[in-house]
Amino acid sequence: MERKCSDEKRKRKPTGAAVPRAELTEALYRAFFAEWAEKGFAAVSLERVAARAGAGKAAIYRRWSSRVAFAAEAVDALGLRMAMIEDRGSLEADVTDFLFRLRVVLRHPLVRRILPDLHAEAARSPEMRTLNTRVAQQRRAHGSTLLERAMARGELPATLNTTLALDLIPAPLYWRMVVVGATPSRQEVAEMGAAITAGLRALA
Amino acid sequence: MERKCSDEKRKRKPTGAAVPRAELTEALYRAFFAEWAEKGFAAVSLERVAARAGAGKAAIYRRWSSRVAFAAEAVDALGLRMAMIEDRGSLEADVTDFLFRLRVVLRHPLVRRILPDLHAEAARSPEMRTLNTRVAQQRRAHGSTLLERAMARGELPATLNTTLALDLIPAPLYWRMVVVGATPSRQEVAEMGAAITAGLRALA
DNA sequence: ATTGGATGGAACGGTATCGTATCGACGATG
DNA sequence: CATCGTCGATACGATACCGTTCCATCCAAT
Repeated sequence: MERKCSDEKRKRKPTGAAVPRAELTEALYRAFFAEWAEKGFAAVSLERVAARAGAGKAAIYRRWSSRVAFAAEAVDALGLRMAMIEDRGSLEADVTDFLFRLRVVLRHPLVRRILPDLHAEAARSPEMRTLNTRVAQQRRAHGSTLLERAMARGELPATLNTTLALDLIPAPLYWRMVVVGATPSRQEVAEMGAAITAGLRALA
Repeated sequence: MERKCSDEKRKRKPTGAAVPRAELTEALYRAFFAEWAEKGFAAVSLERVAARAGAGKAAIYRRWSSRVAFAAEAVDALGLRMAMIEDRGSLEADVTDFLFRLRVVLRHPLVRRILPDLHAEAARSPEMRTLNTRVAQQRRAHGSTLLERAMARGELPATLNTTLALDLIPAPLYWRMVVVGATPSRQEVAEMGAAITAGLRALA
């Protein structure tokens, strides 16, 4: 969300001014995601993105140096910020609550198309790889607090393999929704939460 | 693996003959996967595929009508046939064995890049969607026999929610390897198998 | 009021891929 | 041995993007 070259220029020449319109930057982000979801990352045309945002191609090249730079800023501008989870009192309740929130995110058609594309692209280019790990770290944070609370409660031992535990929590729902392509009922999500909780306890 | 138009033509004119070379078809499949993994599905150029296979573009257009048709036949020619799993005597042993086999498949760099791309593309076009579900069904078969054996042993109740169970088994390893992008040690896979087994038992 | 910088829009030459058509060569069938 | 379809190769016109450049315009800070 920070502009690039323009800031430096303004520091050097604080006289006359004209700042990149933030709303346009935002519109470009949205158009980029829409194109990404529609055609796939590799097939995103910056010309179409600009047209979709009602802008000229120049507006893009003025802000970012490459497609990857564009994608990077777009992704962490979106942030994917799920609200932090409140304490539900028990590990199973916390896990189930987390799954419900993840279900909301994965129901979004843009997310369902962009996330797997991001993973595939992460295996191709190093830049997308770092971008993917940044998104992953944001995710891990939520799971971590969840586990720490359980350990504080004594529901899980402090010797827990947290890496493995963090895989266990979101994976089944992601598999169901992204890989299989189906949205489970709320009842099924609850059952899933119970099973995952049992798996976590067995990890000790 | 069956040719398309040529068969019909041969039925009409059974005189002189010349059959599409099967080895070339195979080479085209391989080249297609290589390009797919390298550039992403949307960016696959049939020209490069042909060149990579040491063939002319005509050889492709002679066999398939569209890129999707090509992809479809390529995928189920590959088959992704993991050998069926032998009975290891217990549910946990069976699950762990399954995970080890899945780990072998997911270690393959081509698979790691193509699978998520396939899922993303499945959310975009109906043709790729049916292709994805076909691959999924092949997968489900293995998991199903695994569960049935456990139910026969009495380790799992017959009332088990198999759909949920089939999500639970491969998901954590897939998440770790494809989404996170890391390969777990054999020790970790074993722990994962134990946790999943506990989760399955809790699904009753 | 002037000035500087960003804006939308349009054009540029260059490259890549598309899908089709055509060629001579090869080889298996009959 | 004659035939006929596939083979690799090449050329074709048509699109689509690329990344850059120039323009007239508009806005905000001097």
